[in-house]
Amino acid sequence: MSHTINPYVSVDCVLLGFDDQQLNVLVVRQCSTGGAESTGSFKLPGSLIYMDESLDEAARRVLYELTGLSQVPMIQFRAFGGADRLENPDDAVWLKRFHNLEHNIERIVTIAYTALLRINRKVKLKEGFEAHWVPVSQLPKLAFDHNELVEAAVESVRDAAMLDTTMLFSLLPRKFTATQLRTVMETVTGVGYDFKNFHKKIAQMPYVVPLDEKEDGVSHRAARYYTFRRGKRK
Amino acid sequence: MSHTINPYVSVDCVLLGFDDQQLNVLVVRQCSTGGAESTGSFKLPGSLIYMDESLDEAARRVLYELTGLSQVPMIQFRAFGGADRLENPDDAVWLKRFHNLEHNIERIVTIAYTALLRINRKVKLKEGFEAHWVPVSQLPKLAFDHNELVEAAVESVRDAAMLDTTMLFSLLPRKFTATQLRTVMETVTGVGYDFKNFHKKIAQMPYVVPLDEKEDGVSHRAARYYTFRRGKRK
DNA sequence: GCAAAAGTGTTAGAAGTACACCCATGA
DNA sequence: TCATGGGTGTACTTCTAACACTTTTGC
Repeated sequence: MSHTINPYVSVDCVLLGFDDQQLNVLVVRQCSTGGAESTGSFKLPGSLIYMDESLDEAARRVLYELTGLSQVPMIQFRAFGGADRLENPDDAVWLKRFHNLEHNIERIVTIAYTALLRINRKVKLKEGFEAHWVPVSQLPKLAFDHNELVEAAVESVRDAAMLDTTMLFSLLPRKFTATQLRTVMETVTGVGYDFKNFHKKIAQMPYVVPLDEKEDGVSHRAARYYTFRRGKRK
Repeated sequence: MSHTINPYVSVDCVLLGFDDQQLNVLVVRQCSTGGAESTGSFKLPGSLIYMDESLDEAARRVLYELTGLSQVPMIQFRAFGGADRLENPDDAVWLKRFHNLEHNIERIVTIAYTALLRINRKVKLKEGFEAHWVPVSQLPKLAFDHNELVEAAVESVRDAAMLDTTMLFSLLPRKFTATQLRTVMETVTGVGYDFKNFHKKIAQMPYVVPLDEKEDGVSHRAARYYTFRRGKRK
């Protein structure tokens, strides 16, 4: 990498997934040089930007380098620029080491992105990194102001989903049941849908198409699978 | 001002107003040193940030220094960080002069804010600046990527207004008629309301209270005035 | 009186809510 | 056959949409 680093601006990614129960965030921790033990606090995946890349490119790079995923739409939702974001000395030290910088960094503005992923997606993690899906309701204290970022990301996704629910399908597997869809919507938007009327709702969504397949191996009536077909008149 | 300037990050403000017909943006142009003639292209009001202020503080500072207004809520809606934002040499030169910098700037990420103002508000403009309200539909080519910022701001306000219309009242005078309110809503959100059903809608908004006052000096039946009372249940 | 915009009431249809019952499956 | 969650139909309520006529005011 011969890119020049911009020591004032970073991007951070709030990667959200859904485990059939609740929203989860992907947090990472750099393994110690030895390789066995991980140290330090968890963080959101992120990076300083290069001088010759756009913010969107930097966000895509972070996602790609960490997970190998490249075609995921990422949404920039807010910039965080408090003058005190590096007040914890550990965080400043980490930044300097991670990017092999010569000078101390006194101030960083970060541009926060979010992306919605299928949690069971096979992701090949960057070497030397420990990554976990953690329920947003049980987040430990993260580095920098990253807890605040997660909170803002969830809120932003919620607002966006109110205007257009179609983005939520990227949280679900390709085949999903009505209940799974309902749970996702309720969890993200916070509004409760009547279980019994939900099928009518689905029937009115041209982009949700019923399959002939059904669940298997459940100890009750098998649920029908649906799938999401984009372009079927939004 | 003994503040140190951060030469990589700026804020820009898309100040929107409504003139009973359409949305307008406040654009500025620095007067030439002589004072009489203005030169160069129009820009959005903005500034590099100081090392010891937050992004929100910088945005408030820009608004205050330009207009003297201080209690206006400003909403950060997007960061713009293309690597080519300074490709026009004039823009780079302007930046350097405006901030009395010694070195050339190669790259700037800007955090864009928007605020909704009453257009007829008395604003005392910063000296040495020429400022105009220009309809968003008739914007000239602005410096940097500022045309893009305006477009994104309008879209962002539109989305926000879909979820919560109360923000739109800051575009209206303290006393307004039903038609004025309807025009604002229709212009910003793009949805058309039936003129005849609109009064029912208003009656259901607890925060819109009818006054006993009416229009004066119009050559048709005088319209009733309403006012906005925040806190009357959302 | 005329033009121009404000204001009001009714009704049909669509969308949303509540609820009671039947169905399929594994244990 | 029982427990568990999936699925459907129907009646009721609430929201939305379409529409025509009367009122006030300046000229």
